[in-house]
Amino acid sequence: MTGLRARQKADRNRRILQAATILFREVGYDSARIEDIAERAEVSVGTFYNYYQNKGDILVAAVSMEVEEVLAAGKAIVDSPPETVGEALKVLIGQYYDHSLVYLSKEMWRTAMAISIQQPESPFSRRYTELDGRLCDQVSTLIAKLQRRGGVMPGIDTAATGQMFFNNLNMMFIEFVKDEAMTLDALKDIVSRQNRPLATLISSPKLQ
Amino acid sequence: MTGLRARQKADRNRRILQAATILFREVGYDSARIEDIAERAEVSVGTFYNYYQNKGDILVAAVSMEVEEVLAAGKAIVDSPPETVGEALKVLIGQYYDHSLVYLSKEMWRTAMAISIQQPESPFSRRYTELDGRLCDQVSTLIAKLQRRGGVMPGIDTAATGQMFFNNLNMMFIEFVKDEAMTLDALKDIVSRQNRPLATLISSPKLQ
DNA sequence: CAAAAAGATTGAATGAATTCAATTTTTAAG
DNA sequence: CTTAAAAATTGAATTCATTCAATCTTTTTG
Repeated sequence: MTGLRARQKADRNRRILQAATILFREVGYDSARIEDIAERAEVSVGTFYNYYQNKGDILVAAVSMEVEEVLAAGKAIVDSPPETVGEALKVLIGQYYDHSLVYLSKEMWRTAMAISIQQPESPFSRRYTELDGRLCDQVSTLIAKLQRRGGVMPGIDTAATGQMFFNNLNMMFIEFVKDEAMTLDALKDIVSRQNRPLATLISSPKLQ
Repeated sequence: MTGLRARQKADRNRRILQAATILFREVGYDSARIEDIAERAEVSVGTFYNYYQNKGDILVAAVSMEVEEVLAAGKAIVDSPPETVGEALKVLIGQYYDHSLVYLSKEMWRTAMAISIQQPESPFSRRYTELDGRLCDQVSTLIAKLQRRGGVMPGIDTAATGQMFFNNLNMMFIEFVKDEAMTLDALKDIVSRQNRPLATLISSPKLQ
């Protein structure tokens, strides 16, 4: 049975993370103050820094939790993918994109992505980068699985093509969150078109 | 002949931008203070804000100048590209990457890229994003030119494939500047491998 | 040429992230 | 059960980006 201190620590962490996530969503990252987060979590400002390296770190922590959910949802698709490369990518990427704005705003995404680039060594930036890598692996795994099923030509470097698909969808997601006016449907259309040449060319002829 | 005020304005701008660029390179973005930049440029702190929206804006301005040079260098390659897709991409992308660290550190790059994502509406973030678009166009133009010369199969969507190549090289550049240990050669090797499937598949058979 | 208008400069004040020394609380040891 | 050690909390102080009202300089107008 864990001690009192460990239970209190876990509870404070949960309260701080939840208070921050709610406040970031309500008023935006820039307007949310550490003092406000601390007050809502019923801790002192100094305590906040005992749990998170800085303000950006906690945003990236919140976003990382979201990415874990995206990964879980993606795994179900990779386990039972549609037959064709184009359709499989469309479903997986659609799932990634649909899930992204359920709990987080565009502003939260772009700030978290910016912080993970600017402060790559902070604790949750490392976590976020690791999750990004796992998302990338998931796309490569999808292509590899389709290749084993005969949907992708033998000899195709599935890691390389998976990385191409993933880097493109990630780059386009960055463009999406930078542009408040861009819709999810517009994003999906653009990415669908971008993916088509490679998706078509790596597909086995018999399945086209 | 421009007035005294216009000449003074241009001169101050140049001094401020140069002071900032030198200081960012010498001590790093975080350690460089607005007060220090202003002092070196022989202006007041308030004057700094008359020229740049904020601290991040001037870093992105400095980096944008660098991207303009990268574009100019790339144009020469697009005007007279190597014959094969793989070789042409290798030369163009190599030029982009080689040029990037001549005047700017990895820290400057990742901070500028982060700021352009986090504050997409600030003046020089808009400029930077526009230049990014032109770099992307340059890669698509290269593929289109090779297609006209018979090096790329007809019917291939050169805009889509150009965007795929560009988004991948950009995403991998972000990974590169996030990792202080990664070398330029390692980066080029990774990107070369990632590009190979698509580069090979879009190539006309006669030129392989 | 003088006065008014426009543009720009200035640097102290403001605000908020972050730090840190003092204090409190919990856990471990005797 | 008491004391020492370890861990954590606290909130005022510090730091620096940014703002803004006062002032200065240049340009325009009469």
